[in-house]
Amino acid sequence: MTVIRLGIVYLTDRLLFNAEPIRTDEFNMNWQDLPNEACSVARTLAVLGDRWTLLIIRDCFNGTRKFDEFQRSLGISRTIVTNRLTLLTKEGVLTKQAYQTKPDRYEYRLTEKGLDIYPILMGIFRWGDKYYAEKEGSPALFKHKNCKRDFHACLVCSECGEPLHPRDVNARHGPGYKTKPRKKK
Amino acid sequence: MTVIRLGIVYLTDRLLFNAEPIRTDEFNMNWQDLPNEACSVARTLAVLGDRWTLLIIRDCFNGTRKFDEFQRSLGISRTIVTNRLTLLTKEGVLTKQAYQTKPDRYEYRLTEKGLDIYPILMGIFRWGDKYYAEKEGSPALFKHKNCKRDFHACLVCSECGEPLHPRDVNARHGPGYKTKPRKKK
DNA sequence: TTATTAAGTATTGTTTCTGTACTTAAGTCA
DNA sequence: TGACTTAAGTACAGAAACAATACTTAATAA
Repeated sequence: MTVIRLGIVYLTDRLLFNAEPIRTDEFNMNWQDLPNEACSVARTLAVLGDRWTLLIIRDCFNGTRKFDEFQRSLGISRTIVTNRLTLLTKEGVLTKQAYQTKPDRYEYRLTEKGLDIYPILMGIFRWGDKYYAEKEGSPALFKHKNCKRDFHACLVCSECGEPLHPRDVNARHGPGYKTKPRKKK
Repeated sequence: MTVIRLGIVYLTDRLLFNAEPIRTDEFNMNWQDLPNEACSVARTLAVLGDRWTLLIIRDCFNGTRKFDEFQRSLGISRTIVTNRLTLLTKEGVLTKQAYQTKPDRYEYRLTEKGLDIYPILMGIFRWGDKYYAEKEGSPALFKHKNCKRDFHACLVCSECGEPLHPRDVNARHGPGYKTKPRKKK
């Protein structure tokens, strides 16, 4: 059974704390191989695509910074909070900074890379709002400081500014495209 | 130990096939309580927020329709493919339609609700592209049929059309806001 | 002296995910 | 006729991740 160490990233739990080579000699894939996929969606989901990470990031945008605040806000296991904050820090989405000493206490803040997750989060909010809101209406409203109006997120073409519909888009391979490093049986 | 049946949804694996009341008498939360959160992000992630669902939906946008195509494309366990397709069909994101009989064969297609996931997916693609692309460039390029140019996804204010930055947004509770149904210890 | 706060670590049990094999029903090849 | 292939799953054992609870450490407050 050959064992090959793949590309870049060791991501969470098992791999986060005990980085081991990934076996590549079987056909099936598990999600820890995702960063090796030649797809930006797959690579992003390798970092953000679990049940809690995006909720932690949502809390960050709401001003949450401390370990216990995250744990209380989400009500999840402290182990998961530790793992996710560690991973997001490693990935450069959050920074961990001491805000006091004796005893040392740390806070977690979004980096620029973290702030760039905003469109994803607003897209998720918009979809949930449209399909899962209470009949009373949205649980949250957003006002744009610039135009002083309530808005919702809107996806447009960066070139012509028109709203984007999936039917109006042609996708093709780009320069970074590689055929999938598919494992042989 | 009191047991209370909560709100709406039974989502995956255990709850998908064997819907049981959710215990609400403990402090900690697990992700199956997410649909009861008064947050559109949490509710969306209860459906889409696992390691594989958004990749299945990505494949749908690429034209994948059949069970075996999903399984081969992602290289994941057939069990997961079954569970995710079943869940997405239940949630109205996909439809399951027979494309032949004797023997019966089905295909899965995006509904309108499914097509509305496009902004989320493009947001995810954009972020991965910015931070995890090969040095050669993006693995995929998108052309807007309307303006005939390569573009990337851009998030703007629905009211004034300006690009949105997190610092320019004020959030507040909306009419559907409820205090969290926090469990008591 | 005891309790509290913050930021974790440790441990155990439950749930989910992974890998492999099997099933069913029809069509195709030799 | 029998073996092989395709499509769409199901079954089940073992591995990984998650959940619940308790514990640790260092300082302050009552």
